[in-house]
Amino acid sequence: YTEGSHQDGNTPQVMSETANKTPGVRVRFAPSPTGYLHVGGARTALFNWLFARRQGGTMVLRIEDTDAERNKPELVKGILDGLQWLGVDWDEGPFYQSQRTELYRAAAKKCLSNGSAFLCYCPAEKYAGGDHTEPAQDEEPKAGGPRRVTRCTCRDGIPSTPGAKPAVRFKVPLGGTTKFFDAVFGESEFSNDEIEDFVLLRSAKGDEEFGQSMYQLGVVVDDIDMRITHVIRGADHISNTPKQVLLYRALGAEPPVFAHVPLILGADKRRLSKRHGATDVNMYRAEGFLPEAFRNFLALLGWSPGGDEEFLRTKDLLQKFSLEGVSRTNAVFDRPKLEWFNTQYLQKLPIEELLPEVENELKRSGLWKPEWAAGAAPGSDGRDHAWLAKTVDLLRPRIRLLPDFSSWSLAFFTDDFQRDPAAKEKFWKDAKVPELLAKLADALAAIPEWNHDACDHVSRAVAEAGGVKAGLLINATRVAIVGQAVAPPLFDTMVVLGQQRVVGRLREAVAGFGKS
RNA sequence: GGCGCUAUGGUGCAACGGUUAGCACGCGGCCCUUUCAAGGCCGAAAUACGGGUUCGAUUCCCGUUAGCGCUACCA
Repeated sequence: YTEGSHQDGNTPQVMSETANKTPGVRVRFAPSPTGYLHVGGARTALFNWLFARRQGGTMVLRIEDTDAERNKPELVKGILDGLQWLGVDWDEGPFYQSQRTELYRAAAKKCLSNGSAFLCYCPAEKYAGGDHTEPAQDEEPKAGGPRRVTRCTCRDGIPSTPGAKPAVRFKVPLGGTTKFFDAVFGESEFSNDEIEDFVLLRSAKGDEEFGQSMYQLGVVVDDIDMRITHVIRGADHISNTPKQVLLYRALGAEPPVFAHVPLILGADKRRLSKRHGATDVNMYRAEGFLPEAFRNFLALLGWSPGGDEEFLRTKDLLQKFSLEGVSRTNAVFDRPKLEWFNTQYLQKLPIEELLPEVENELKRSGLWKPEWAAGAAPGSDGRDHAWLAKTVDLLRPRIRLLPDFSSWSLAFFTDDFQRDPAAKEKFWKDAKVPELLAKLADALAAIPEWNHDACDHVSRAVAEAGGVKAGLLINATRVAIVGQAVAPPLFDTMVVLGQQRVVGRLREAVAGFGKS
């Protein structure tokens, strides 16, 4: 078979018999490019991925783009990017349903020939929308009670609108039930009389015999062709499942195990939508969330390992994930908790894992300097090979999102920063401050060995000599050297900034006192 | 409307017949302290309602209510 979109549209993508050597679990994620990758889809993708990787199975990616009207091919890239950011990879695909049309038509014809489907000439409106609790006008009510769904005469071989282009509909059995097993919800049974004769193939628009496949057909044909063993998808598909089971039977295939996962809702308990703020996974990336934190948060929406642990790194998720832990109740997307997870990862990640993320952020904002990669302090002799690590380590308990490294921490990465007027107002209002800072600058300049304790002793000595509390000088100094009232502990900050810069910034601040 | 699913603090989850109903986010307070975080401690806060079954129900069954889903020639 061929992967990707780089093939001619005439050859359907068909799985070859030898495509996959891994027996066992095969799952798939099948987004539709009618929008971006939303958090619900991302969560479904994550569960599939976790399940596949946990079981040593295969993950297939399939793009369900059978609706030419709504489909926006340019959105596929964003979806793929989102998955990649999330760390969800796949072994086969992406396959595009729009390139597999012949496969669906062949399946529909098979249903037609074995009597499980029929040609329907009715106008779409007859079936669409509204209330179907009454029997269709042109048919007799059944003896056992009113029909629940529309059943037209076409299904009995009597075209309702002769001459119209027909669609292919599935001929749902009259009476009886359809059962299936769901790994999350258990056994389910639906009455066939509640299932409408759903469309398999749209009617032709041009001079072809039939139009494009509909969702139900495409899903089943592909899941059979791709030998999917576990269908893990949103609970909004529960009601579609009996239709699909009927299709599996009609095509002579055994249905897979289904696992429907609860939906993700907004704070108002309504289905998550744009109104609720960001629902596009790529927006979280853009905001500066760490992918692993996002993944951890997402995994816990509708799933739990059973105990109380919550900080679960990807390796932990991989080790603990199981369908048994999936909940049956819809979950509200709680942004504050997501932010908490992010701060947890920012703090707990081994520094070497965080550094690349910070580097990307600093490059994005244009603050990055190549010499930091080696760990050298700016303007130093290069002996301090852990400068960036030390700085990031100092900063990280106070960071909420990656871009904070560029904005809130600006003074740590460049000399081009402004001193916050409000901070000056707050900590420089004591008249002794200029003189104290000047003395401190001189005292610091004289330190032979620049380290935390030396800075501490010198600063406290200057405060004492000046007759003020150490805190007053410390706070004033903080504003002088990093420009803001809020920053990491002063002496650690001094160490990281380096003697030359600290003294320079102090003198610069003193010089600027007269001016505004 | 019909059919289906669900129901533990505001939120995410535990407890899968017997617990003072647990953890986390958020919220309030205290401690720490050099600003702000982080961290530690404490606190307020829940089994939707009504019937059963049982020695005993958050847990099992039924009903009610509520929410969500499906009910398209969308996926």
